[in-house]
Amino acid sequence: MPGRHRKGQAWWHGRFRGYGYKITAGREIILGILARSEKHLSAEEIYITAHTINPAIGMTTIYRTLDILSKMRLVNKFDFGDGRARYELSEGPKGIRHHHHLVCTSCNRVIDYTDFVDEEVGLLTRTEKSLTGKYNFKISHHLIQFYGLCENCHNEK
Amino acid sequence: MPGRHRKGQAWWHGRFRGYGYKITAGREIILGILARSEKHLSAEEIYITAHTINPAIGMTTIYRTLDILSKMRLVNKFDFGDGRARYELSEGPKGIRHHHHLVCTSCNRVIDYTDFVDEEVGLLTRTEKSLTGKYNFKISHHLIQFYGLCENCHNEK
DNA sequence: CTCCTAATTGCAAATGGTTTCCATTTCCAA
DNA sequence: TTGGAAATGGAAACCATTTGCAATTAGGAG
Repeated sequence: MPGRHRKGQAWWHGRFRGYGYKITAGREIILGILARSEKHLSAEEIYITAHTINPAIGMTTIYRTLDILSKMRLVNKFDFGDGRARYELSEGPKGIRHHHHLVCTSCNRVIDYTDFVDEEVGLLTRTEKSLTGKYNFKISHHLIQFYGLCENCHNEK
Repeated sequence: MPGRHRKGQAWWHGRFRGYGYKITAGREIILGILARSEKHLSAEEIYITAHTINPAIGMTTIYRTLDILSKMRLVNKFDFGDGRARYELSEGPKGIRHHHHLVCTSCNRVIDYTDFVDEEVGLLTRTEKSLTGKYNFKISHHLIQFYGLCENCHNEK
């Protein structure tokens, strides 16, 4: 039964308690949506889906929940340049495949890629270690993104 | 005379003409501000400085100019998470040192670093080549950023 | 199981960075 | 020098996100 631990407890309940956050219906729904979808949802998209599940959920809750999820590093927040933030589960019970993004600067399409990610992460880990010592900076995560024109946008001009 | 070519032509004039953009007083001033400053200016900061040089310049021009500069890849636009975009010259006549950023998720302070950048760029170049072929994506630039807590923020809790 | 209280929530209003409208001014090729 | 496209400024519009506040709820204490 992927996504759950024994006793029907969602895998993230413990983490919530650790942070002192309460487990509410709204938060369950939002996490569920993020877990089910595989990519890059905007707050509004999450709101729309959540709303069909439970019309009582307001936009404010979406934003506030996404905020604490980011703080907990359960969710990654991205800026792909289209004026709205995008959210993606950063991990899960069975482990989400670590990936990076290719962002089209013309149509804002985003492609996930995993090629070379291991190499990239290896190098970043070494860099991290070095920077942590040098700047006394406690690094929690990183971001790698490539920008350019996707096939469509490149052709149509 | 760094920053200029013969005849007093700023180094970026040719590039402007290539794109069909006109060279105006406002644009000269904005480029000048970016070239003089070494880091991460917001549109408002640029506006304030530009305004002291020539009070006729409006905010709109700042945004529009930064936009075409980004399109020309003369300027890099960053999101450090404080709700406003930051701009930085991406290159110059004498070559700006390529660097990446360490972003404090608590106070939004940004530290430039150049450690390992050569290695990073080497790997990224290989990755780029591979991704370009695989996804038919014409890559123009990349972004690497580390997030975490800076010395101050880490200590004060 | 019931209570109590701090945490959470929804709604509406406020925010604030960025974009758009449009009439006027400016650049620059011919 | 001149015509017309490009650029500009000020004000209004946009719109994703945040905030104020009163009502609701989760969940530990008893």
